[in-house]
This record gives sequence, C-alpha cells and structure tokens, in this order.
Amino acid sequence: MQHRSEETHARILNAAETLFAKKGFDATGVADICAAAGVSKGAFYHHFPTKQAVFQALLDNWLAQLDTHLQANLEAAADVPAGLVAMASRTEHIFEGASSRAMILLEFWMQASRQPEIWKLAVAPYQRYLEVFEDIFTRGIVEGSLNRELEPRSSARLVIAIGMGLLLQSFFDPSGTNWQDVTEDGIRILMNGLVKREP
Amino acid sequence: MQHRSEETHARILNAAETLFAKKGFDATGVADICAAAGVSKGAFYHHFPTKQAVFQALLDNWLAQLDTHLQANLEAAADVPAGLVAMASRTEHIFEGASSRAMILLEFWMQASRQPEIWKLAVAPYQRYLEVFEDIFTRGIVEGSLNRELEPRSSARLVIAIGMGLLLQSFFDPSGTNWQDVTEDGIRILMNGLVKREP
Amino acid sequence: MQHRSEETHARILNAAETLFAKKGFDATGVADICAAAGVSKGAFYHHFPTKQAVFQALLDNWLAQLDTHLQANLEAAADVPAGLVAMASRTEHIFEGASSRAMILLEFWMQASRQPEIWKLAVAPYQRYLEVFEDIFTRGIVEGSLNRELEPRSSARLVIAIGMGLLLQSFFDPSGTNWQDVTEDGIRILMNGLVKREP
Amino acid sequence: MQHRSEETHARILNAAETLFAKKGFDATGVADICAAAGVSKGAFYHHFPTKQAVFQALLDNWLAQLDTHLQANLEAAADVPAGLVAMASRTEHIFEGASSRAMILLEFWMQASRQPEIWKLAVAPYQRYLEVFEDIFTRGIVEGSLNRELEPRSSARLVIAIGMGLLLQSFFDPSGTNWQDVTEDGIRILMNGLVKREP
DNA sequence: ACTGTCGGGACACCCCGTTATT
DNA sequence: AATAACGGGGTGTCCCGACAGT
Repeated sequence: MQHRSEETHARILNAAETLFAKKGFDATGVADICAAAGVSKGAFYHHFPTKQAVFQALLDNWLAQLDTHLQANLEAAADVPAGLVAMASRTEHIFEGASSRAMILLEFWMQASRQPEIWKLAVAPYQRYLEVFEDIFTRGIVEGSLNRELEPRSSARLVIAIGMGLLLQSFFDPSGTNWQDVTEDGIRILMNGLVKREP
Repeated sequence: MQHRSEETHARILNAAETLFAKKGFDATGVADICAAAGVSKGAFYHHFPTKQAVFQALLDNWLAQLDTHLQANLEAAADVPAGLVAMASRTEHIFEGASSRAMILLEFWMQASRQPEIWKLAVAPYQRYLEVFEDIFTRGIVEGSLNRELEPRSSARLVIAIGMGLLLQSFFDPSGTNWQDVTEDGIRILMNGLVKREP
Repeated sequence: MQHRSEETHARILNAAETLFAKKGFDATGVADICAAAGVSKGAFYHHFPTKQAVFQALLDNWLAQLDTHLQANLEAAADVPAGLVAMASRTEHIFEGASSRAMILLEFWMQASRQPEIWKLAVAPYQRYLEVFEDIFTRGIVEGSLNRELEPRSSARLVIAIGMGLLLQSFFDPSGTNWQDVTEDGIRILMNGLVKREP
Repeated sequence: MQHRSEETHARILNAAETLFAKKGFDATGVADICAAAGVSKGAFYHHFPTKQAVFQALLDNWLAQLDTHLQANLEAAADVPAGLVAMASRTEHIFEGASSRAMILLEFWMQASRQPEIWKLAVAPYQRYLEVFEDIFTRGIVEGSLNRELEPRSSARLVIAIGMGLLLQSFFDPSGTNWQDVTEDGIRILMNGLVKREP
C-alpha cells in the first residue's frame, strides 16, 4: 500500500527530528523513535537501513530546503550591498527552530568529520555557499558598489562566519534575543563599517 | 606515591583528549581511554569519578588557558580599534590544534544544552566574553574612536560570531587556508567597512 | 499461472540449496534466499510455510534420489562380496557435490536431534540402510560367501560407518584425493582382510 | 582474586558445553549461558571476547584431551594388529558423552568449513591422526604383521572413517547399542577380513 | 500468484561504573 | 595507588513470518 508507506516514512522522520533535537543522536534510541512514531521496529528497518540513514535523510531534506531558499533570495538581489541587507532580513525562518536544527547540523558535522566518505558530502554545501558569496562580492566590486581593495574570498568567509557564528550564539541564549535583528544589525555594520568616519 | 599518581592523572587526560578529538565523546569508551593511557580501569576511576569528569577537566584546562591569554591581550590594548586588530593578529595558537579542541568544545556545548545544571557553566565563558567585548565597544564610543551610533552589544555579538564562525570554518577546510590571515582580514574589513566610501 | 509457479518454486529451492551449503541454514536468511532467487518475500511464503520447509523439501529430494539409486544397485548384486565391491565402484555421484550435500545433511541431523518429532524421520533412512545391509550380510552367510562367524548387524554398521566416515573425510580434504578410489580400496580391504594370511 | 576468576571461567565453560550440546551453538544465547553458569554478562565478556571464543576454548580442551589420550595408547602398542585391537578396546570414554561432544565437534567443523582461517586449525588434528595411522600401517608392513599389498594411507583413512562413522552412528541411536563393542568388533573384522577363507 | 509493508521479539556485543584484593 | 573481576542494563540490528492489496 503506497499511501500507508509514505505516511510511516514521514512519521519516522518527524519523530526522529524531534528526538534528535531534544536528546541528541546518540542518546536517541531506535526504540524511542519507533515509540514516538507509533511504528514497530520492523517497519523502521524496512524504511531505513540504519539510524544513521534517518539522520542523513533529515539532513538532506533540510539542506535542500535551505538551498532553494537562499538561491532564490540571492538571485533576486539587484545591487549587491542592498541585496545582502535584504537577504539578512529574511532569515527568520532560519532562526525559527534553528536551535534544534543547528544542533542536528552540528552533530552531523561532528560525525562527518570522522568519516571521510561522508565528509565531502557534508562540506559540499558550505563550499557552494562560499562560492556563491565570492561571486556576489566580485560582482559588487565590478559594479562599483564595493571597495575594490577587498578580497572577495575572505569577505565571503567573513559573511559565512557571521552567519554560522550568530546561528551558534542563537542557541546559547535562544529566548533572550531577537536574532533576526542582530543579524540585520551585523550585516549593516559590516556594510557601513565600524569606525567613525571623520567629517 | 605522589609522583606516580600525577603522572597517571596526566596520561589519562592526554589519552582522553586525543580520543575525544578523534572519535568523539560518546564513541570513546572508558576502556579505550584506559588502553590508550596504559592504565587500568580501576586507576581511571580512582582519579576521575566519571567519564564526564575527564571531559570537564579537559574543558576547564582549555578555557582557563584561553581566558588568561585573551584577558592579557585585551587589557594591553590602548586605542580600541587598534587593540582589536592587534588581538586578531595573535590567534595562531587558537587555530593551531583548534579543529580538535573546537570539536571537543562543540560536543560539550551540545551535551550541556540538555543538562540545565551544566548549561550555565557552559555559557558562562561565552557571556564573559560577550561582556568584555561590550565594554570594549562602549569604551571605544566614549573615547571617540568608534561610531557612536553602533550598538555595543550587537557589535560584541558580531565579533564573537566572527570568531566562532571562522573557528568552525577552520575545521571545514583545515589545511587549505591560513586562518590567521583570514581573521586579520576579517577584523580589518569590519573596521574599515565594506562599502566604498565616496571621496 | 501454473508454469510460473513451478519455476518460482524451483528457483527458491535452488537458491536455498546453494546458500545453505555456502553459509549454513541458520546463517542464511529468508531475505537472502529471496534475493538470490529473485523472488519477493511474499512469494516465498506463498510457496513454503517456513524456512524449515524449504530445508525439508531439499532433503526429501536428495534422500529420494539416493534411495532409488542405492536400491537399484543393491538388488542387482548377485554374489554378496562382489555386489558390495561393485556398489562401491559406483559412488562417484555421491562424492561429487557431496561436500555441500553432506553439510546440509549434517545440519539437518543436528537440528533433528533436538526435535523428537522430526528425529524419527531423520534416522529412518539410516535405519533402512542398516537393515538392507544386515540382510545382505545374512544372505552372504547363508550363501556361504561370507565368514559365518561375523555378526550381520555389526558388519552392517561397519559398512555404513565406512561410508559415512569417508564422506565426512571427503569434505576435510575435498580436492586432494580421489575418494572414489579410496572407497573401493576400503571395501576391498574390508573384504580381503588386513592381516597377512600365512601360507 | 585469582581463585574466583578461575572458577567463573570454568563455570562458563561447563554451562556452555551443556547448552551447546543440548540446544546447539546458534540456539544457545549468551544470556542462557550466563544464567546457567550463574554469572553476569559482564563477567562473561570479561573472560571471553565472543561466544565463538567459548566454543573454541571448549574444542581446544577436548582435542588436547583426545590427543594426549590417543598418543599414549598408540605409543604403547607392541605388535601393530594387536595394538589396534587394544586401542579399540579403550574407547569407552570417547563414546561416553560422545553424542554431545560429537555434536559440538560437528558444529565446529561446519562452522569452520565457512571460515578459511579457522579451517586449518580444524583439520589439523584430523591430518595428524591420518599420519599417525599411516605410520602405524607402514610399521606393520615392515614388521611383517600386515599384508604388504595394502596402501598405508588408504588404510589409515579407512580406520579413521570407521572411527568417525561409528561416532556419528552412536548418536543416531545413542542408547540402544554398546558402541564400545561394535568398535571392537569392527576393528577385529577389519583385521581378520570379512570373506570366509577356504580351508 | 505475487508484492510491499509491517509486527514484534530476540540476540550478540558493549559499556560504565563498583567491588573485592593486593 | 592500582588491579582484575564483575554487575547489569541497554543498543543497534536483524529476522521470520503475517497480511492487506493487486
């Protein structure tokens, strides 16, 4: 039965996401997932060969989602600095639920860092973003809106660092701050420069 | 015998650090540590009440080290922008061996995020740095070297984000880049601003 | 469809035989058999109620085959000693492929030895052979071709022991020896006696 | 504590032997063994790395035992035919408890036949016996007590076949027969020859 | 006749921490 | 201070069989 199968598949994924976020990958037992999903272990291992596989499926979903989203926003940018600022203002959905997603992501990276085969898969999105931002900055220099002395690649790294760093911090005090605002501020600061310009 | 005891203690810590970095905390068994340290399980539990305790000891060491280092550099700074740039140029030793340390740190944070009692202990250093940088920025505004419109707290978050973000990236492509340089560039960019200033 | 059904049935049996021989009964999963046979699990359980049932079917086939063969040879024997020797010279097809069959047989016996219901079924062929040989030997004594002091039953056991023992050995060094020859030799030795007869 | 350890070790082996014999290797769970031995799983895996290891230990014990026994008897033989007959008369202890031991042995062989590394270890004793008997028969021919036309190696195989075959049969009807007697009969028959000698 | 999906129950292995012993 | 033995309690994985659907 097609329909039943898909539903089961989805329920496993959902249950797993919740549990991984709440207790971590290692601390989450397959039995936990099954119980939370209302599914038997047999069904679980019919749909996924391994607990790891659930993890990966989750990750793929999320990365794909993130990808399409960012790509869309990036292409829509007209003038580069404005584009970046605009982009920064549309990150709510990243921080929303980010503390859980970020943790899953972190766990994935940490696991991947021990398994060379998976490693490439894990860094691929990072490198794609790196290139995307590098292109943007070169474009900005060419179009004259950005200081021509800056290194596009370093700048790209910087932007990504800010993204990652804020994401990480967002789960250090998840409730206290409006990370959306902080991000916008950050990008603006980056754009305008921190030093006071003499009159 | 005092001497023997201390040596055993140290060997356990060393072995644990290596293994945690290589395989992760959960994946590293107490038995593994004992084997790597050439110590029996009894000796292990004579020195540490728990595997977690080893972890914490490791962490404390590192944080203390980081603390004294940063504190020293921060206090020596005369003018704020110059101080930050100078500080950025002395981060080699952070990136050196950072990929392993950072991973340990990340794991610790992730674990701590589930255990409220430990959580405060885990975010404490972060918040201390946050305040330190906030102070610096207010100082910078007061002394007139920084744009008076910037938010000290947001800026502090930004700097920390850059630090964290670059550290994370540094273990995404550990060998390819001179992260020391990237950090210096980053801070400089932050200081000078990205946008081209009209003449 | 009749034709398809039979083919599936046969393919399952073939696949099972191969796998049982290669990996053993317990180590062979139903899934393995299905995969090897190119059949779905549903089909499998449509044709056989149990993995055991496949085993039994395999066994029945083989025993029936062995039965008809031996029976034919035995009845054709005129003079008893000659008949035995003749019989021994037609065992190629038993040793050929025997190592795998013998292992299946052994596994079956071992399993059967724990299940009293199946046990009788398992020893039945053994006992039939025992009686057959016993009859032969009594015939030999009656017809005067055999030493009248020998115990027909013990001798029957001896012949069977030789058969079993050589079969077992044949799979201890499967390639090195021509077991056909060894069997013939064995029976001849048995017939002529080992001790040198004084003139 | 040395003493306690050895006792635990022994109890595990004993329990395992009983259970392996009664239910077979695969059907015997580690938990069963532990329960039967009155030992915790932790203790079990402290003494043996694997269920297989218990199996092997059992086997080694038994083979060593068998070895020393046979070796002793063989060397004590004066005249070859007499020696063999004498040897045959001292096999009670082999058949005693043989049905269980034989099954363990069979299981081991079957397992070994799938694992090339263990295979050599498994056939070694067989080959040693083969050579021992071959030597005996050559000695018999030289000393003139045996027919000089017989092939020593084939004869050795024959004797071993009889041994194996009777052992196997002994577990087909374990209680009904005095296998000790059958063995003696068998060897005697072998020695005297089956065919009636004309006067 | 054949398929995909599911159920539930083991099982081997391992692991962290303790305790008797030296 | 250090050891070997030990205690239990999971864990992921897998497996045999069932059954609704085609």
